[in-house]
Amino acid sequence: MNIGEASAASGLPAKTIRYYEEIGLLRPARDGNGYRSFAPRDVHRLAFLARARALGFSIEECRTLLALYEDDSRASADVKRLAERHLERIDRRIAELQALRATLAGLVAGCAGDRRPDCPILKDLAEAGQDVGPS
Amino acid sequence: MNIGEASAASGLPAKTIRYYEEIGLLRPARDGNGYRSFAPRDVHRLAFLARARALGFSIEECRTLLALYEDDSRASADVKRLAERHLERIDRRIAELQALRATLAGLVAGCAGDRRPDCPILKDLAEAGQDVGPS
DNA sequence: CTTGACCTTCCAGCAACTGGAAGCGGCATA
DNA sequence: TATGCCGCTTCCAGTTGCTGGAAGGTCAAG
Repeated sequence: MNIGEASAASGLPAKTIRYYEEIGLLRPARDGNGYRSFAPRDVHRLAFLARARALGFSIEECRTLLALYEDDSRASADVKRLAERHLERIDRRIAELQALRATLAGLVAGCAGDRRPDCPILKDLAEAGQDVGPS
Repeated sequence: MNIGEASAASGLPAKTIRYYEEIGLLRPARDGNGYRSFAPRDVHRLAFLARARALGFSIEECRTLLALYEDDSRASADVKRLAERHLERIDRRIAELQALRATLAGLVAGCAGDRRPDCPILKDLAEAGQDVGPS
């Protein structure tokens, strides 16, 4: 199975697959012509990575998850801990974005949006003394 | 006013201020010794930028906002349009994160988190056929 | 005169790819 | 056999918005 097929099967762009190899997330064999040759196991790894990335895990977390996945003597507690920390990050990020959203929505609501120059949005940007919370 | 004072006054790291100058967001004068010399107007610009960045506007959007701010004949509609587009981006991002959060929370809840290897989180990563929505 | 806190420039690196150039491999067609 | 085209290869550069660090100049205090 060459990279094009592996790409179609995993949903990852060929460029991304080459990048993942470069950073050591997988090591596909090579054919005589130098083409990468993906075994089912490699494609499975790629699909695993695609899914973990889609859930927002970082590359390094994906590396750890993959190692845990392939370690039959893993403890599910290790996986859970990783996922919980990620969940907390997501929650913090959502809270930050909701705070931004609230501030911004208030400013937008107050802006006439016409041809005159008066604009509470610019006024706020220019004059606000405090920030909108941790970023 | 040198860069250290401008940094303290605006809340932006000196490194960031130098970077903003490099990409043309401001052009502080120079003293005879080569040190940057920040006029009140420059510090004001920096504070404006800090606030706009904290609200999540991109550097290019900040450049536009700054130009609008300093253009007395601006139309508030232009500012509002920019802010509304940003608001939509934030909303999309929040929705994405909430979808992730829901999926991940479900997986975490199902994981025993003990010393045994069985783990629904890894199982999902390995087997899920569909993704979690647009990213 | 030295110390230490500033300041300067420039180069490298972060995350996680993405785009593009230059050049093979392999198959079909003229 | 020549030609075309697609897919594969590597390598380099760029993205966003900084951040760290090296090497060195400046300035006020002791």
